[in-house]
Amino acid sequence: MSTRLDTVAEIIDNLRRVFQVVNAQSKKAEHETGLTGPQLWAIKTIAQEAPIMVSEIARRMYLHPATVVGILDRLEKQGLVKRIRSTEDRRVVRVELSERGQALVKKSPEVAQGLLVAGLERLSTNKLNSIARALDQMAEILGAQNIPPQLILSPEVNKPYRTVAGAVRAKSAGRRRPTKTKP
Amino acid sequence: MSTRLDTVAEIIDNLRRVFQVVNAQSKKAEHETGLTGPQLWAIKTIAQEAPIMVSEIARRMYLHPATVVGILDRLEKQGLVKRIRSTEDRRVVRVELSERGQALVKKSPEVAQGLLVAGLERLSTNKLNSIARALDQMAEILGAQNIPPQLILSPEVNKPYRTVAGAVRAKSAGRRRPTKTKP
DNA sequence: CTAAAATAGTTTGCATACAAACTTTATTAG
DNA sequence: CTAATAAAGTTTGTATGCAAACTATTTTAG
Repeated sequence: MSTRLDTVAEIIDNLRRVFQVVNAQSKKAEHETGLTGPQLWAIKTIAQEAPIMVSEIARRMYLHPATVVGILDRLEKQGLVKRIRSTEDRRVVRVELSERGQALVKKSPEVAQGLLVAGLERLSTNKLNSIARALDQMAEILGAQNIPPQLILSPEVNKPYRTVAGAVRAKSAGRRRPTKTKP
Repeated sequence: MSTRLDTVAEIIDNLRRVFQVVNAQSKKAEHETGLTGPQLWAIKTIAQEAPIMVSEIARRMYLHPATVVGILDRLEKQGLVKRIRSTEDRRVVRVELSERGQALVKKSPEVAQGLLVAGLERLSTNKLNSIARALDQMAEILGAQNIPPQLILSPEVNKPYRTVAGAVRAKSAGRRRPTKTKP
């Protein structure tokens, strides 16, 4: 029948492979710096925008705030970041790097994408562009279909703790995780 | 400097977005069937090849055996799969679906990729092909550089518990996880 | 044939990741 | 101004995911 379907399957397959490898590579490579991929990514995000709100970190990393809290806990325990409760709006917590954190961010390699980045940089401009266009398109597909584009790209997100996926939900309206123990 | 670097950054960025969305979508969509993405994927893998060894499931899902054990534990607790210790080679465990599992697999939707697949199928053949080529290339970059291609594509994998990432290691030779606190 | 090595699966410990519920603080409605 | 909402962050519970260590079984080497 349709080679088109096969092509789609191939794309999904390769996407999975890329997922796996980047993931594993990230896990490994960053472990060598003493930090995990997400931790390093968080550190870099903070370095760029400090002092930065927790929710802003979550937004920039496309993560749930609860996840960011965990990552910050561990970074703080290692003395790499500081949390500062805002006096203006006491709900807000501003995060910044400690000196150790700053030092670390300076000497931390480009990690995470390492392999892929290096490989991509080796390609011809033409191939590079076509890959960029392809991924653009995939992002667009995922963003334009069921998901409000802002959910991924723009600042006014993360309001109801619904995450990117929350939007996809909509049609399901099913109760999730009915609470194990106590009220 | 080079717009090339920007292009690479854009690719990485979009890749992350795709990761996130597919991940989230998978998490949600499959939750609607009562099972998580990995669980559903495992069930389908088992359905295709039952009775199947645990290590074979791991290989097909590109996961670590330990991860598969966890998934199987939960599926078994729900009465969807059965584990049968082989009498020939008593190290081996063969996994198959229970009747409930088989029933479930029949009515479970094509899940997991849903959104992306649907979006891709809507594209012109040309665009589809160029996306396929792009991902091919990325997979190749990741596979051809530091990783033996078989590690991802061929059957004779997963022998030493090295996983996809293990191969990347090789050149690093560093101790991993030296038990918590370190210099 | 027995000691050593290899395999299959599991267990343990930790780091993500998210949803739901909760706390504290600010905003808004009436 | 007070009651109701909303917002920011956190806590709790569960599910992935991996590495290292471990158990039980084969295989292999000497």
